[in-house]
Amino acid sequence: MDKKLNANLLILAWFDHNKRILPWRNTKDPYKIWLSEIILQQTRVQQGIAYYERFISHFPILEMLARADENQVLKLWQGLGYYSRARNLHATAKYLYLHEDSIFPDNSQDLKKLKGIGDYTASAIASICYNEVTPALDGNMYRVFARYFGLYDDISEPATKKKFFALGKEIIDRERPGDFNQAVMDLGAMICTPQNYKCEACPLNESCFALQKNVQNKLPVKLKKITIKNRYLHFIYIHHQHLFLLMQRDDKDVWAKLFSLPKVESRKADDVPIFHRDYDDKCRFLYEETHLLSHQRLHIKFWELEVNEQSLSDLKAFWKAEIVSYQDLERYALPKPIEKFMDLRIFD
DNA sequence: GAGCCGTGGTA
DNA sequence: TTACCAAGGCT
Repeated sequence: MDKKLNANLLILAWFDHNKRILPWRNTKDPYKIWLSEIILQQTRVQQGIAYYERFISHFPILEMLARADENQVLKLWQGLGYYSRARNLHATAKYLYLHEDSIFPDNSQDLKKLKGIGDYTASAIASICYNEVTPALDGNMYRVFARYFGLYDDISEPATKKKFFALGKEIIDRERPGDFNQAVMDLGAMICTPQNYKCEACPLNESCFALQKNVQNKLPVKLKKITIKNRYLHFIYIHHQHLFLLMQRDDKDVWAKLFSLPKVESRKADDVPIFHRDYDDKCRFLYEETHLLSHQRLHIKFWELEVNEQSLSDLKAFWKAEIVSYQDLERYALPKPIEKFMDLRIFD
């Protein structure tokens, strides 16, 4: 039997008996499928489930998400990372509500025009909700195909994406494209994992190139390495009793539009930060930590400055910040290091 | 199109 | 400790 047709049948048969039970698995509601796919971009299922439940609970239908405040959406997204996903999610909800009568496009080509929906997500939604025969090419599909067929193409190359997509189009089940896409993802997440792959339990283990040659750990090939840049950030907790300054971050840096403490950045690790020359001798160093992003290593120092009411007001104007109390934080999305810092502050 | 955008799990 | 990378997309 043709190896590609064989793979299709084996993967689907395996899926029918081994698929994961997930909150978005028993619906074809494009709103719910869309939400789940955005949440799961570059995110593990285990981490995404709680966020999915929370969003559905707050916004059962698209209209409610569309009418929400962006800061509320960001707050619900807090801790999940890649916050542009939340901003695009909200923008797309508003667009569909205001201009498309809350109706999603029913094909991948038009879905791709929406903010936050790229090739993968468009195919996932279209195949699951509308039975469009289009492969959802994600990290799992790259890995399963590369290993099963013995493809050594560098998956960070755009040309490889075209090749794998074309291959996926040949293999995908014509009758059950959505199930096929999800089957490959389950296989990649449960069996054909990057490490500790469980080939003995794999439905493809009688004809897998990587298993036969014992090169599972060589595939897929990914050559590009990301470079990590060091940054030295100083955050200052400027407060009068339990009132303190908080400010929204701009959209040209990490954690865009999230809320944070007044910040100064320095060139080197041991540079003394200059927050405000009238107050710098009163700033007290609290602690430091290293926070890792996908592409930056942030060396963060936290400082404290206790001031009177008038100074707090002056410094609020200086930083263009807001004066808030701890209870107000339920309305503001915070980056993880700031969230941790505020959790420590409450025990003052 | 290469670089950027988070957090957490794992080895 | 470091590196990889997870249901990618945007600029």
